[in-house]
Amino acid sequence: MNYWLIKSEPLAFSIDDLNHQPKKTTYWDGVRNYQARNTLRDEMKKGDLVFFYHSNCTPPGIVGIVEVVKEGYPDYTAQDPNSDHYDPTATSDNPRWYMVDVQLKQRFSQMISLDELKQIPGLESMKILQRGNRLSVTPVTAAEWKIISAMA
DNA sequence: GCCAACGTTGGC
DNA sequence: GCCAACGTTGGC
Repeated sequence: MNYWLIKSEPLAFSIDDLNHQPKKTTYWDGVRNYQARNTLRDEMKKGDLVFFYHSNCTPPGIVGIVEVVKEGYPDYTAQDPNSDHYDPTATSDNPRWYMVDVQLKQRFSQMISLDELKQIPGLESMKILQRGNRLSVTPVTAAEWKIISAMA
C-alpha cells in the first residue's frame, strides 16, 4: 500500500465537487507532466490512499482523503478536441497521458493548511513543502501519512 | 498581480 | 544535444 498527494485548484475541481459526483468517484484527468504521468500509469495501485490538496487558493492545504479505485488507464480527454486538456499528439495507439479513478473517503471538517504543515516536525521533506515543486501527484511516506491523518 | 521555479519547445 | 525562449504553476 502506497500513499500519495494530489493537487487540484478548487475553482476547477474541489473536494466538494468530488463529493457530489456519483459514487463520490471521478477520473483524475488532465495531468500533462511526464513524471506525474508515470506515477499515475505505473505506481498508483487500487486501494492506495491519497491526500486531496487544494492549490492556488487562500489558504492552500489538505482537505481530505481519497482512494484509488481504478488503476492507470489512458486519459481519453487528451484525444477530445473539445477538452481543455486536448493534446493533438495523443492517439488511441499512443495515448501519451494516463489517469486513475479516485473515490472520496474522508472530507476533513477543517483543512490542514500549508502553513500548519510547514510547522509540523517530521514533514520537512514532504514534496509539497519544497519550494518550486509543481508536480500535481507526489508520493507521501507512511510516516508522513500517519502524522497528517492523525490531525484530521 | 508578481515572480521564482521549472518543464517543454524548437532553432541551431 | 545544447540552451534560450517561452509557458505554466502556485505561493505570496
